[in-house]
Amino acid sequence: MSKRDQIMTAALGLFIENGFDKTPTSAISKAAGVATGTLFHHFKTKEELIDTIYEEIKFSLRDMLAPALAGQTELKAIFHDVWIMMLEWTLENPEKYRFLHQFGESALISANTRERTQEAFSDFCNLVENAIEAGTFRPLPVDVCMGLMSSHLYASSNYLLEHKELWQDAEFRKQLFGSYWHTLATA
Amino acid sequence: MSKRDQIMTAALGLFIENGFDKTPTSAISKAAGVATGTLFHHFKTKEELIDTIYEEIKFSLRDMLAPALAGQTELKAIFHDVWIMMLEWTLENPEKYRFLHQFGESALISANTRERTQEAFSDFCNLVENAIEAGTFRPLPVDVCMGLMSSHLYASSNYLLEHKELWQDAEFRKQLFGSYWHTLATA
Amino acid sequence: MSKRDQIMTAALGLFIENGFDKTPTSAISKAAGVATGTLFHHFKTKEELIDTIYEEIKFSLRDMLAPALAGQTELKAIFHDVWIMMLEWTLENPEKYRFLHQFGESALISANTRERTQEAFSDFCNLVENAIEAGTFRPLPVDVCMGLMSSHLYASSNYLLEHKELWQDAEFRKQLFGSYWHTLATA
Amino acid sequence: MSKRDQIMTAALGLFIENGFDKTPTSAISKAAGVATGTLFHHFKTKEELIDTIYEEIKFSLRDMLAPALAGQTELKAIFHDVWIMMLEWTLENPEKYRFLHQFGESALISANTRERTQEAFSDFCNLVENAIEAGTFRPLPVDVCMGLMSSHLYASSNYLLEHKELWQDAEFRKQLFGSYWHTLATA
DNA sequence: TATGAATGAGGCTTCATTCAT
DNA sequence: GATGAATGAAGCCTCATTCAT
Repeated sequence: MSKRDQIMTAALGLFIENGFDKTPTSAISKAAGVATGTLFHHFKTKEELIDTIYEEIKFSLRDMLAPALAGQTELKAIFHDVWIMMLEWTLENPEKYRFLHQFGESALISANTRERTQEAFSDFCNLVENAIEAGTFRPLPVDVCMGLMSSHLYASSNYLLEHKELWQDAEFRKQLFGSYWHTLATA
Repeated sequence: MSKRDQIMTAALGLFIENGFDKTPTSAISKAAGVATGTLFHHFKTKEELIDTIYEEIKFSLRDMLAPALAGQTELKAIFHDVWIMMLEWTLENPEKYRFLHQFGESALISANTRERTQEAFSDFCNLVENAIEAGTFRPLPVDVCMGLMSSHLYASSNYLLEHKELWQDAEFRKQLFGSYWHTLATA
Repeated sequence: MSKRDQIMTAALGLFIENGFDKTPTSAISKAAGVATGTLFHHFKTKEELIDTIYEEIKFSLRDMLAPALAGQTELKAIFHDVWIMMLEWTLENPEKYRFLHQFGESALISANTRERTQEAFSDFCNLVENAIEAGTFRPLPVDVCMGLMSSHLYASSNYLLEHKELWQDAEFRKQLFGSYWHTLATA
Repeated sequence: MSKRDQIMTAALGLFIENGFDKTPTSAISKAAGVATGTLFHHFKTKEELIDTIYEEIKFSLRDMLAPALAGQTELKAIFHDVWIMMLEWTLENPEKYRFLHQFGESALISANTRERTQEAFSDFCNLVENAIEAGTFRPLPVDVCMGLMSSHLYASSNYLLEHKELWQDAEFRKQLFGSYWHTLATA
């Protein structure tokens, strides 16, 4: 792993554990096993560091979901697949998930970066738009739907991370997806 | 308004705008129109200040909801009332809402305070528990249900704060409550 | 002496001895016998500190010269008086003199401050202007004359500070003033 | 131009614009179009770099003046020639001139280098010494005379660099040299 | 000779908190 | 209770310099 990656990994862990402002850059370099200056050789500022972490996670998420969005035709099947992938990704990358949860809406991520990464999810957004027009989803603004879906995922993820065994429980999964789907679906 | 209240009001505004760590106590005193030392007469530390603000907001929320929880008998009616009250409170107290949203889950609120304020919502929690047992709500753990409800409210609030006029739209409200209700309801 | 003055005095000494950039603020506070923070309580930045020192010296110089400029009528007498006062001030305030010499033209003094202090010497500038128009001084631009006079004073001061005893030598003083005067005078 | 020369040229420009301490070696390498390490192949330290620049300028000045000092016999003619050469050199090499002005007396130039370059002007110094003994110049210490002459040149140069067109004005030149000459001459 | 990633000491400044008035 | 000057620990970042390639 390159020193740059060591820094990003260490920072990710410390940020979610202590928060951005409570994590000195000195602690990051130390945890990464590099010198103070090295951090600033790779990232101009502490803000650029967190921005870069955010960007990388968002893009890796997008890349993971891409096949599911492209492959299927039946709407509910797509949503089910995406839903599964998201929650499994959370269970496998709890730190990255927590990072998005904690910093995704904070002012620490620059507007610029946020915009650039938002585009990455336009495919999914279009899907929702179509579902609304087709009458499959409730007649609500797309933004509301997107918000409701992601907040549902957040709540589910939070719970699952503390009860990982439940993910093996087929009935639990069925009920949880049912809740997810009926939050928006008309039938 | 007492100096103590001036400080709390100023702090609330600055905290949600800049974040806790990016808000110097000096800025709070200045915005409140008091001297640096005065803040520390009323609150031993900066943490005690944010804790106190949190507590006050939480309790005011509880007091507001109490009559609705006590009065009615029909479940869906209670949930509708509570849902309405919560969103109207958000629209009338956007700063307080944002404060809860930003700091409610952060490590800045002491475990102690969080516990004490949690109890305040045990009535509502019991209601949900009964709904599950009665089969009105999906057979999911109570904690999951509570999480899904509050995250639904968060998403709705966020959207409404940027589109206040929609609250007057009866159809929108109906659809949004429908979404809220069917997130958990079995029918 | 107030802590503020202690800081200014200590800074003056260190700045001329080591230069601005080679003088850590920590060294200033230490020499002044105050805490690090105290320096920044009185001066927002290190630059504001040097600016303030510059301003104070310039204004004290102006105040010292004011009577000489106001009192006399005969031109050469005024110039002689001012010349004497300047050199005696230098001998009595060698640190302040060196400060002006070293930082007067440096980029460390803000344009703003430089302007504000320049006005302080407009009286003397007018005197020179009149002398040129009257034919007492060579027909050169005022700015050139001012520059030549002050550079003459600088050279003289530098030498005198290393040979203080010569100031008591009447013949030396006569010759040096002669040089000063004939740099600009036509006769 | 060799990389070594590129570095020296870039450094000269940046030093006079921003000052020595405000010019990172990284900025120099960048402006010179070379890598960080390259600078330190040619100059052991940043100080050695500025020292070398100083030395080169001083020696080029000496070489330029040498013929004028050697050729003539009449004193005033020599001084006039030297005076002309100095100011024309300034007009043609404003950056080098500013460099000498800014760093010539600063502590950045090592005592060693300063001594070595001083010797270069001993010829001129002797000339002044003779003029004093001959009664052509005022009976002042040689050092004072040297100081007055060079400060006169500084003041003149500073002005000329901002009013280059005046150098074509014969009357202006006559008056300015008159001032220069009568600063020291007895008649 | 040339490169540029890596180093780590050190500088400026911020800020929660104290305390004498 | 109220004030605000004073404190000093700690944070972010800069930068001259080294060294493996």
